[in-house]
Amino acid sequence: MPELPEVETLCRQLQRKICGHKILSSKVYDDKLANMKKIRGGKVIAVERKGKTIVISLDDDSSILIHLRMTGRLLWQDSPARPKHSRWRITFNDGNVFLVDPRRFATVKVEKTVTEKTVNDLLTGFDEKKFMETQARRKVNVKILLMDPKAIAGIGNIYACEILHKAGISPLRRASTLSVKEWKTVFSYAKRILKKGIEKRGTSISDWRDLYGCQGENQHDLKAYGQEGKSCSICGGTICRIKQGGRSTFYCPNCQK
DNA sequence: AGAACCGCCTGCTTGC
DNA sequence: TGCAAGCAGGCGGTTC
Repeated sequence: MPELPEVETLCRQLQRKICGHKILSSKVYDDKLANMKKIRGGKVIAVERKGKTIVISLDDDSSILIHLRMTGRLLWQDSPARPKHSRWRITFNDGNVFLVDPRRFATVKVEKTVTEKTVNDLLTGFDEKKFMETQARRKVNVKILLMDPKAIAGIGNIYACEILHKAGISPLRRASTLSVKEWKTVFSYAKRILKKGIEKRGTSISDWRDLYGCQGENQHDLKAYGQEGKSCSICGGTICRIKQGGRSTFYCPNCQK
């Protein structure tokens, strides 16, 4: 599923591919996205990421906001032929961008362009002081907090598991029990792991692909997520799987305290 | 107010 | 082999 590194990968590819190009048409295949029929030929002036949202800014002072949720993908095709599970298409002079999304969770909307960065994005504008004041004392499990987009934008299940594993912190700890030093460790590893995910062009668990249909490489480097029953790369213990908030958490009970 | 839970969806895996 | 049930989960909304 697309998380911060996957969305960043798409944004970089889109920036190169469609920036400066005019939208020629918009075709909606899924009635849930009917509001996108109204798109008219603006020119793309920037493609940026805010958390996990893809922001395509147009020269008419509006922005297209795309959130891929679980199974959404963006696919470039020279041909306008509709791929399986595609829900929406925008056409440029040299090709098309399709929103492909089997489970139809992805959302798209058009809004007036906003310039200020109000998103708590770890890599582009994280307010650590504010986080420590408003989030760090919460009683929810630390893993739930890492996945809360109002607390930190961009971290999903896979990277939350990886970050806590590397930091040696149990996902079951309540956020309020972490020391300042432990938070520093979490932030440090979080940035490092997310940057590595971007370098590897994302984690191709299930059906993630980049704009050109290529897999990422990060799935080969996962140390916790999906590693149930395997030995821990840090201590040799056994990675186990539990449920938190209805989702799978993978961690090593031996070295994550 | 904050924590926990629900609903949206459908392809894939599992079990009989 | 075929079918049904179970599972996957980001995040906004609702309930406790």
